[in-house]
Amino acid sequence: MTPAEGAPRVLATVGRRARNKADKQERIFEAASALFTGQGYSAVTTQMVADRADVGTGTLFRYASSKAELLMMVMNEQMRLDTSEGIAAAASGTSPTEAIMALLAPQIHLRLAFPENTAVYQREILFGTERGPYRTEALARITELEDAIGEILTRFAGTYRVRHGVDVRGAARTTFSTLHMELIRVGLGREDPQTLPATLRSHVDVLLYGLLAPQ
Amino acid sequence: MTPAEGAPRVLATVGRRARNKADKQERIFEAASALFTGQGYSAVTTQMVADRADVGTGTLFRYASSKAELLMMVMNEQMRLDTSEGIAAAASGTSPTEAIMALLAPQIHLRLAFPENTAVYQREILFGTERGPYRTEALARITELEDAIGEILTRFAGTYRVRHGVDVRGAARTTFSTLHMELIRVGLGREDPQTLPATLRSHVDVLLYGLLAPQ
DNA sequence: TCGCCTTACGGACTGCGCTCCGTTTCGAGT
DNA sequence: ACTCGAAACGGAGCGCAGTCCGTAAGGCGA
Repeated sequence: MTPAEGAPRVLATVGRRARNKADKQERIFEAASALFTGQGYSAVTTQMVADRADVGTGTLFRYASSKAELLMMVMNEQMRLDTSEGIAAAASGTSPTEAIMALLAPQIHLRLAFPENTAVYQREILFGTERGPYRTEALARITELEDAIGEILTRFAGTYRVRHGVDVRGAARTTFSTLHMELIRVGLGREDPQTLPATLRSHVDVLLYGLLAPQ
Repeated sequence: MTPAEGAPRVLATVGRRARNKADKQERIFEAASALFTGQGYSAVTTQMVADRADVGTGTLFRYASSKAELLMMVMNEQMRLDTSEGIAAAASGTSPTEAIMALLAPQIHLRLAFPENTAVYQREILFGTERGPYRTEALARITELEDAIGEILTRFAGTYRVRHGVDVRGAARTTFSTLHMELIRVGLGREDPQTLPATLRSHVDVLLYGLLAPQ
């Protein structure tokens, strides 16, 4: 086939191979997304994903190195949205507690809709050992959130004066750990989702009081 | 065999069946303990445990409903010791921070010796779904520790006055969540074990300051 | 246009946790 | 001592995640 026959040059420069890969990547994402959200992580087998994406199992594991990575691929998409939304909302918070709650609120909402998948997501973030790209991205998102908490604390440091000898970065981690643990508790039915925002707020409140002595 | 032949009556009243069960139980415990501590959770297969305990795999799963339960069976033993040791030590703490550190210190030491097993233990405590007896016991130990933290806080409430509107039970949970997360970080090599006690102490310090305003 | 080399593919296969069910062992009642 | 029902046993077998390797397809130089 020559260029004169009207093949779009833009696509042609990419090459058939790359397009095939992108196609498969997209099919796999769609399949994993639909199945996980429709039936939940444990009810989905990698075979089902491969079949729906119309690829072999060998191929599937070339695009995601494990079933957990497959889930992360899907969840990261939402996490990305939630994170940027939260960071934007936090900018207009008028107190440290409000700002941090605004930051974390988006993380809560949609997570409660898919408790099982969220639990697995958290579990893999905490305990996963593989170095796949999707887990790496998830960890990056979390660091991003911790940094955002750190910035909020710094922003209010003038008004509230950070206590002497307190490590801001460590405090940010503690704050986030608390969200983690609370989400886990909810995800496993050990706590009522209704009370989660209030609980979290009170935890954040205590933490911040210990960190930023009000003038 | 008649009683006149000298069969110990005490054992005889138990019955062969019960004795066989107790024997197997002990063999399985020994096998699991030796293999897990010797090679680490992931390198051990249930088949290996069954072989070493000289029972069939079917039998093995009648004594522990999953591989994870098998690990918990072993780890609970140590957890039991650590917990009671910590509670005893906490009684003589002279400040809330000291008392809580004394309470949690035993949890740290031996855990660091077996990072992989500890990580799995924590993972199962947080995310396990089964209702087996060993997981139940692990959860009970944790509740025990949280309660102990709550008691420490209450004990010092007179000296330090608990801030108005603060939930002591919730604060105890936050404290413990922090230990959890720090142990996880260490277990996965994300934090230097050397710094763990100091890090934990500073976290506890911030938390307590937010909770107990000094007079 | 042809041939070669690299990269991608996919399904048979493996290893593992766990279950199912036919067999064995125990003990109570006679 | 014998019988019969119940409880414990154990290994063949299953489902699933993940791998291996022979096959197919795409790019590229001539």
